[in-house]
Amino acid sequence: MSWTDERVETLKRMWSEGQSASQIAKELGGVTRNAVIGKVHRLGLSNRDEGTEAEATPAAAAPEPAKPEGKAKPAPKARPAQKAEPAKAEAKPAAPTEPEPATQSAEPSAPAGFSNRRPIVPAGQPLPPQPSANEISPEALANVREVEKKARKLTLMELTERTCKWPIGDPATEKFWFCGLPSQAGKPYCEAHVGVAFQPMSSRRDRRR
DNA sequence: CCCTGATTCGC
DNA sequence: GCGAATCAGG
Repeated sequence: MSWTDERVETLKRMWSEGQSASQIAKELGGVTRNAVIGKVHRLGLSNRDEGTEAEATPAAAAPEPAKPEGKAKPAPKARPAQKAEPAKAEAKPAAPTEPEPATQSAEPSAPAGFSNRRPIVPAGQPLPPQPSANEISPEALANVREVEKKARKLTLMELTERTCKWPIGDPATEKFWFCGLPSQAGKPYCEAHVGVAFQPMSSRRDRRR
């Protein structure tokens, strides 16, 4: 494989999007992450800083559902689909009336735009949380929204023990995928999603509404 | 162990 | 220019 204009373009785009060299290599195919890194350096764009490094922006916290981003991405690559987690979905009946929270420790909360009320959730075993996003700190929420733009948008079959299993979108529609960013240290989610999934009781104390 | 990018250096 | 091997880290 050689570095055609098109491939270089993809490289540049993904690199500036913050994708890792290995992810870019997989996308391109026919090259290793070393090749990608080497090329990145030769292109002199090792400095992955963009013009817009948005950080703490206390404003804007509108839970906008993850946008699919209408882009015609030519991806004729066939995904090998790695080992899939066995998934036996046992319909977990949602209490018709009111759920009885018998928990006193940290509880998982749900991503914005995650509609439940129906056991049609794919099959991720332990996954899907519930609650509402209004209990998540604005910071964490903003962070998550940012991260979800970079989501690898994996399908259930593509998840591994080391990919973030945070669901994004509505399972009832095609606009549904899993974050897929690298999860670390045995957790089921990436850092950002761990942040909103596991909250200390303290921060869950009644929030005004 | 999984992963990341950075560098070197024979090709 | 290219990228495998290696290094240095998380």
